[in-house]
Amino acid sequence: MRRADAEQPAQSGAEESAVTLEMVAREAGVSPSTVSRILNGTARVRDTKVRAVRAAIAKLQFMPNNAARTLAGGRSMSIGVVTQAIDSPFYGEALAAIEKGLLRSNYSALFVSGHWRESDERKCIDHLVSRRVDGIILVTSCLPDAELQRLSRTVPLILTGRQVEGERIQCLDADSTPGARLATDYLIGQGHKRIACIGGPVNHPDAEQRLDGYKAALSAARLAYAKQLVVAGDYSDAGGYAAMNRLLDTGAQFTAVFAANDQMAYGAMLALHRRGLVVPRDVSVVGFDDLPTSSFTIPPLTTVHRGIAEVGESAAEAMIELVEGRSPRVRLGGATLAVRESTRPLR
Amino acid sequence: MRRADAEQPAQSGAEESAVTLEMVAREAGVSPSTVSRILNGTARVRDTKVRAVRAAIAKLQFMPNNAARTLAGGRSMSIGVVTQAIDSPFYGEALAAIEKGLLRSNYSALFVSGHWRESDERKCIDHLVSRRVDGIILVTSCLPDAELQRLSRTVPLILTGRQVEGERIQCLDADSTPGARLATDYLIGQGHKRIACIGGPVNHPDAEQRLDGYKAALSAARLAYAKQLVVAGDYSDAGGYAAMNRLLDTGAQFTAVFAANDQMAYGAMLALHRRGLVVPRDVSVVGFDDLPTSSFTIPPLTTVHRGIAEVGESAAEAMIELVEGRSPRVRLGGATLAVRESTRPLR
DNA sequence: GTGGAATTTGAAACCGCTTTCAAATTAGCC
DNA sequence: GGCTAATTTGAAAGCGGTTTCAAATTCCAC
Repeated sequence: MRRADAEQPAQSGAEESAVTLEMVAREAGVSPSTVSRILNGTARVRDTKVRAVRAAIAKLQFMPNNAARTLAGGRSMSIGVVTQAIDSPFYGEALAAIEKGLLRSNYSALFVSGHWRESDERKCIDHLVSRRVDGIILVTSCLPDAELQRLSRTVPLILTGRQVEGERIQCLDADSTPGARLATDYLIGQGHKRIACIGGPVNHPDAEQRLDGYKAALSAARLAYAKQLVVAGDYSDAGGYAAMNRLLDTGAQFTAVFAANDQMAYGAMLALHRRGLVVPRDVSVVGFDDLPTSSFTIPPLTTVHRGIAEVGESAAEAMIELVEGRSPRVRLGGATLAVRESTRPLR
Repeated sequence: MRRADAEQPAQSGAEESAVTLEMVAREAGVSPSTVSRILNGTARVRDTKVRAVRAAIAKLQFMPNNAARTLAGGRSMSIGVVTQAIDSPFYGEALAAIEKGLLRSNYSALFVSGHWRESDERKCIDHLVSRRVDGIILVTSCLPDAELQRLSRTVPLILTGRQVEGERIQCLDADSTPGARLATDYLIGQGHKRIACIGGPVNHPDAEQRLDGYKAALSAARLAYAKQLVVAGDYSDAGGYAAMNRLLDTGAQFTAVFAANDQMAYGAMLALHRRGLVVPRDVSVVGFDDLPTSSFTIPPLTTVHRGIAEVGESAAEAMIELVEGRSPRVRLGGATLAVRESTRPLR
C-alpha cells in the first residue's frame, strides 16, 4: 500500500485521510485496546498511559469513526425520532426539546417525517432500523398498534399521543381529553352556552380525544351537544380558516369556539376577521397546544398549554433510560390553560 | 447449522437477531460478494442468481446494516444539515424542503442545531464529521470563513445565506439585499416617506444585507436615512415586539415599517395593536421570508418571498451532485413581494 | 471441437473499532 | 524474598458489509 503517500498531509480537493484509533495507539506507544478502553472508560488504565493517549488524541485531532463503533459495539448511539411534519411549529418545538433532552447523553437524534401517511412512516422507520438506531421516539404515529408492537421487538419504542401495550413500548401518557375539557369548561365558566368546535382530522386518536373533552365538558354543564356546531379541520391554518367559513356559512349561532389546535385557531380568527367579527368581542376563541407564536397573535390566543417541550424532553430522557437498560418512570404535568386575550366573559 | 432454530420467529423481549448479508447468501446458495453486487448494482450477475437472492432477501426480510456499509464502503449515505434552531418556522420550512430534496436519492439527513452560538455549532459539526457524513449543508452558519474553508477539506459543503470561497464549498447565492430593497421600494412606491426598520441581530451577515437593502432603497429615492428609525431585533417575535415598543417610546414618527423577518413583524404588529394603532390604517408593515403563517396573521402580512423551500430543495439537490462527483449548477429565482393586507398606499 | 477473450463468481483482505482471553505486570502478605 | 491474588495490558477475533484479484464459466469465431 502506498503508505508513503498517506503520510503527506492532504492538500487539494481530496478528502483528508482520517486519523484512526490505531494511529493514536502507535503515537502513544500503547495498543489499540488500551486506547479504546480510555475512550469508553471500560477499564482502569495506568495514569501515565492515559495521559500519553490523551496527548496523542489531541495532537492528531483524532475523532472516532462512528460507523466502526456502531458495527463493533452493536450500538449506534443514535435515536430515531419520527414526526409527521418537521415544518409544523408543533413538531418543531417537540424536536427541539428532544434534541435538548438527548444533549447531555452521547446519543444523537435522527429526525424523519411521515407526513401523516402510513406508507411514508413505514419507509422512514425501515430507514431508521437499517441505520440501527438504538431506540425510536414516535411523536404521534399513524401505524396500527399491532405494527408498533411488532416493531418493538426489534427496537425499543417511546410513543406519545397514544397508548399501546408492549414490553418495550413506553407511552408518555398524553391524553388530550382533560386539556380539551379544561378549555371548554373555561368557556362555559365565562358564560358561553353556544360553543362551536373545530376538530382535528377524523379517525385520528388524538383528535378524537380533543373532541371527547369538548363533549364531556358540555354534558357536565348540561349543555346540549349540537352537531351543527362541530366541524372537522386538518390541524392546519388553512384548514381552520376553511372550517370557520363553513361554520359561518351555515348560519349557526355561537359565541365561542374551541379549536383543536392553535394553528386552526389562527385560521379561524382570520376567517372571523374577514367577516368583520372581532375576537373576543363577538366570538371568543380557545386553541390547543400553546405554540410559541400564540403569545403574538392578534389578539394573543387563549389556549391549552401542555408543555410540548416538556413532553419532548421527557421522551428523550425516558429513551435514554430505556436503552441503558433502566426502566424509565415518567410523570408529566397535566394541562393548564394559558388565558390570554382571545376570550372574554359573555357578560 | 442449527437451521431448525433459526426458523423460529424470535420471541420474548430480546432483540431479534438481525439478518446478515451472509445469511442471505447462504439461503440463496451464492457467495456474499454476489449478494453485495446485486444490492449495489456494482456488477452484472446472472439472472437466475439475482432472482434467488431477491427471494432470499424477501424471505428473510434482510435489511443491510448501515454501519457496516459505511465502514466498508467509506460512504455513510447521509448528509449533515446544520441550522440554528430547529424550532423556528424558517428553519422548519428549510428542513422540510431539504428532506424532500434528498428523498429521491438514497441519502438521508442528519439535522443538528447550533443555536446561534459558535461553540454549539462547532460541536454539532464535529458530531457530524465523526458520523462520517458525506456532505454538510449549512443553512446559515456562525463560523468564520476560514474555519469553513478548513472544514471543507474534510467534507464538501453547501452554504446558504453567505458567500465563502472554496473548492469544495458551494454557496447558494441568497443575498438578501435585493429582497430588502424590494420591500422598501414597495413602501416608497406606496407613498411612504418615513419608514422605520426593525433589523436583525447586529454583526450578522444576513441581517446586514437586509439593512443594506433598506438603506439602498431610501437613498435611491433620495429619502434621508434616519438613525432613530432603525432598531435592532433578534429575529424573534418577542424581539420584534420589544423593538417596536422602543421605537414607539422614542416618539419617532413613521407611517411604515420594514421588519427584517416575519417573526419580528408579528411581534411588531402586536405592539402596535396594544397601543391602539391599526395595521395598515395607521402603520404599514412589511416582513421578510414569507413564512407559511404569514398568510394567516391579522392582517395577513405583506412580505418578501424568497422560496425558502426552493432554496432548501436546491441545496439538497446540489449536495447530491456534489457528493456524486458532478459539479452542481444552481440558479435560484429572485425574491418577489407577496403583497397582502398589512400595507396600504399612503393616500 | 478448440483456443482465447469476456463475463461471472467466490475467497479473502480490509474498513476502524470493541471485546475476550490469556499473558505480563504489580501489589499484598507471610 | 517468595508466592498468590489483583490489576493492566496486548494479541487477536469478530462486527457486517465492500472490493480486489484470480479462478471458474461462458461465449464466440474459427
